[in-house]
Amino acid sequence: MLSIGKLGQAAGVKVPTIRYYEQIGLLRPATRSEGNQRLYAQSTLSRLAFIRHARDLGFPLEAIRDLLALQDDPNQPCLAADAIARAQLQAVNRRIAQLEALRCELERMVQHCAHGKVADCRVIEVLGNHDLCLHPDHDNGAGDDHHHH
Amino acid sequence: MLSIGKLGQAAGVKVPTIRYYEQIGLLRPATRSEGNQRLYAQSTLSRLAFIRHARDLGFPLEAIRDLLALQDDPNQPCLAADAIARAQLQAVNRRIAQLEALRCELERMVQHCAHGKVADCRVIEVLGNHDLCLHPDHDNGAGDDHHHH
DNA sequence: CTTGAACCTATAGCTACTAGAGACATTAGA
DNA sequence: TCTAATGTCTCTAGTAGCTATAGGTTCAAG
Repeated sequence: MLSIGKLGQAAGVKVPTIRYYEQIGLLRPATRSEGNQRLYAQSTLSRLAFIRHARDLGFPLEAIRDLLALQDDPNQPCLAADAIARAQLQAVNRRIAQLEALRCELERMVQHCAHGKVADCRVIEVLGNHDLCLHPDHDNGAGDDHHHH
Repeated sequence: MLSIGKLGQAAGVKVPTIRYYEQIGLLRPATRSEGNQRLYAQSTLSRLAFIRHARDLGFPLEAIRDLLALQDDPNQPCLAADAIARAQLQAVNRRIAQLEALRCELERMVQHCAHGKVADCRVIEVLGNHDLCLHPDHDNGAGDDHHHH
């Protein structure tokens, strides 16, 4: 049996994050010691590593919830897992395309900056006048990313 | 003088977002009509369009706050604006690199899926066993992106 | 047995908005 | 001019995925 701290260390997940996962039902409530502290079996470690890995790959928690349910039911066909992974791949591809457009615009901006006064600054100018953009319909897109660390 | 709705339409920003920007001090409090409704001058439209454009390019609001301050003081040297834009460019580049590693891993995952049972699913397997990854140190990285839309 | 680290709960904060409730203002049409 | 529809007002709470803090308890080493 592992304490929450050992579990977190082994899985590369912070302690409050583990408690958070329990709170939102991604991990089942842990058994407790006599003194009310959480105790985990090895099986929880693999489950948590699974979550951690999926998070690293950018899967949202709701998708992970579905993947875990599939994992718990190994006789199901794996179409659903496949679909979730494909959706994530598409989201990543979309995000990359958007960011590449942004990179292009930002590069133009900083390359043309003459390092003079703000009044003549290309950065400020471009931000103020969208028409100066190469692709006037660029857009940072739907925020399908997550935050961590 | 523009109502908040017209202003939002003209700048491509939703009405509650404009009120939010006022609340956090990114826009100065608007003058009010007799009936307490916000009224905006044309100058606010360009300011809001500036914010919108910078947001589309992924600048965080705090960076935009600094850029606006620079814009209001056109005799300053533009080093600071340049630095903000370069930082944003670097953040975008970092993010692209991370996402490309993710894309690679996700593609491998879905390509090797045999579409059988979950028990044999490559997607589930890879998520559960990090060692199957091409670059075992891949990571979705610091969440420096924002959400909108 | 004591000390310090790790643990507990509960709450608030982070980014950048978005959604909703319930009340007031404005405006276009009859 | 009246009315109905739309727009606006404030305030609060919710979104994702944690992170941080406060104030208290338990555990393990010495």
